[in-house]
Amino acid sequence: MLLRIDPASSQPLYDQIADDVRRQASAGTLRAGDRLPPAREVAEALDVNLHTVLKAYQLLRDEGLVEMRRGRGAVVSAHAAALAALRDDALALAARARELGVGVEAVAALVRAAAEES
Amino acid sequence: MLLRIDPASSQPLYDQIADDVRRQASAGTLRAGDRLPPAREVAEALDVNLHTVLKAYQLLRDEGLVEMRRGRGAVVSAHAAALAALRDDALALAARARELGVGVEAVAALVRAAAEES
DNA sequence: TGAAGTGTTATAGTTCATCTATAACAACTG
DNA sequence: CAGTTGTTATAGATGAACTATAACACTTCA
Repeated sequence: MLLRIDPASSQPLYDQIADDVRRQASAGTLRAGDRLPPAREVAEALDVNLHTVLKAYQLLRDEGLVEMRRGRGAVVSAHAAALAALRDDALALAARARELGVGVEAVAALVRAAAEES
Repeated sequence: MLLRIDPASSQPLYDQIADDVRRQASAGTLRAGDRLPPAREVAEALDVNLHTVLKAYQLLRDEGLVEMRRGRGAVVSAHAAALAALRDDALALAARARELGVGVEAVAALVRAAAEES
């Protein structure tokens, strides 16, 4: 499993890692039952601290995307299917936003606002 | 014009202010030609520093939603219509996410990822 | 023309999230 | 039992966010 981060980004590293996992879950690259690589392994591969990776994993656990246990690791839950179900709509919205010249930040903010509104 | 922020939120204050303006533009409450309240006024109303408000305004300027000039203030640009055009799609996506039990953070991240993918 | 209102820039300091480093601990696997 | 993994604890460094104050430049309007 390949994870990428951009150390120069203003987005926190743990958010970038969590985003990457969400992305792969929505794309179907990661499915229920799949195991995330051990945090220590990811930390070394990305040249990042263990805690940074664990914080990302814990975010994903808090939102139900993965289940974690000592000794066993982090396993993708059935919740991944829900993300996959949203993929097409998210892509459509993003494409429409691009046509209209609306930037990433703005459209993400729009969805955040819509989520709180509904 | 009413702006709201949550000082306890982990989201930066300037992001909250910018989000609020984007929200009102997408809802049609703010339209092209409308003027944002003076930054000093907003700062006092929200009990926040002038610079914090200006940073929000400058974010909005960078994405083309408002135009700013000394002495004149910040005026909403024609770009507001683009946000309004996305509103229904954003609401639909948010509603669908809610049905599926997908949290705000996750769906926003999904859209971010989709925007970079397309 | 001058006064008031506005964004812009500059400087400096405080606070807190982020990230790192190290270590020990607890649960699971084989 | 030994190895793997997440969990917890402690401590420190760095930088973004926020504040405070002040001066500056452009616009508007009386």
